[in-house]
Parts: sequence; C-alpha cells; structure tokens
Amino acid sequence: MVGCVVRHGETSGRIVETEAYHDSEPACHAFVGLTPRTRVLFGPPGIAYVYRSYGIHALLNAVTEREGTGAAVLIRALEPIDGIDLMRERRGLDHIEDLCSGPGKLTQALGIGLDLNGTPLDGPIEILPAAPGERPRTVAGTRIGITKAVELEWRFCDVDSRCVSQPRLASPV
DNA sequence: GCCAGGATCGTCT
DNA sequence: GACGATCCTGGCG
Repeated sequence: MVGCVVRHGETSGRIVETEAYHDSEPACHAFVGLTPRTRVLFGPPGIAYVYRSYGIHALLNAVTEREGTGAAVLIRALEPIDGIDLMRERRGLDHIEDLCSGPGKLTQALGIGLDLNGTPLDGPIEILPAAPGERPRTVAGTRIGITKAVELEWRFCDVDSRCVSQPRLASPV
C-alpha cells in the first residue's frame, strides 16, 4: 500500500508508512476474537477501521482480508498532497514534514474521526492506487508502540520520504 | 537533541 | 480499575 493515496474531502496524501495486523498474532485487536469493537475487522475488505488510541487520537486502518479473517493495515504516515493549508490549520503547524508523520497526526490533518469507522474506502475516505510505474523503495522493520508480537517485522516505510514517523528505519543501501 | 510525564476514554477484567 | 497500534510540552544539555 506504500505509494497509494488517501483522500478525505479536500485533503489527500501519499502513503509512506504502514503496519500490518492479523488475528493470528496478539498485537492485533482482532486477536481476542469477534466483539462489538472488532466487528469491522472481521468484515469484508476495503472498509475503514477507525478507533480511538490513548483516549485521544483516531487511528485509520484499511481492512484487508476476506470476511471472517480479522486483519488490517494501519496507515502510519503520509506525504501531504492536496489541502496542505487546511492541514496546517487543523494541526496548528507550518512544517510539511510534521503534518502527517504519525498515525494520530494524519487523521487530525485529514479530519478523519471515529464516525467514519465502518465506511467503505471508496466512500468519504478513499484509497487510490499508486501512480502508474511508481515503485517506492521500501524497508521493513518492527512495529511501533506495541508490547506483544514485538519481533514481527510488519512495519513498512518508504526509505526516500522525509514524512515517516520516528524512529526512522535505516536505508537498505 | 533526548527523555519524562500528562492528557483522556473505550474496551475488557 | 487497568491499559493502550499516540502526541505534545517542558526540562535539561
């Protein structure tokens, strides 16, 4: 998904960092099975899973596996494309690299809230294919901010982007 | 630049 | 009643 574009209203950005979650490993919310909270994760793919983190932030995921499997890709960082001034207003910041360089930051910048949980990704939130011929250089590393299944290298970053979150993964070269 | 601490609430024990 | 798939600020060097 790195290289694809996320759009909401007048704002959009190119995905430069993601993490994968699957019900087979305990860091995934779906690991506990089907509950009211994880209902969307176990539903059909192509749906937004938006949840509240640390009581404050909204985090955006794309449900990826077929119905019955609880799996999603967390969108962790974007390179701003459209609506940059609106993003600056929402974030109260000027610097482009800081507008969407984290999972809670990008939902604030794009105006994505919990009300969009369960909506299709060709609806109010859209995820669009990467530009033709685009082949971002990506590196894999361990996921951020979790305490279980720490060893899985399921975080993926665009090495050439300065809009990824901390800590930066080293370039493969 | 690095680190510690606080904000704040849905979900499950 | 505890715990996060986080972010920001302020202190210190």
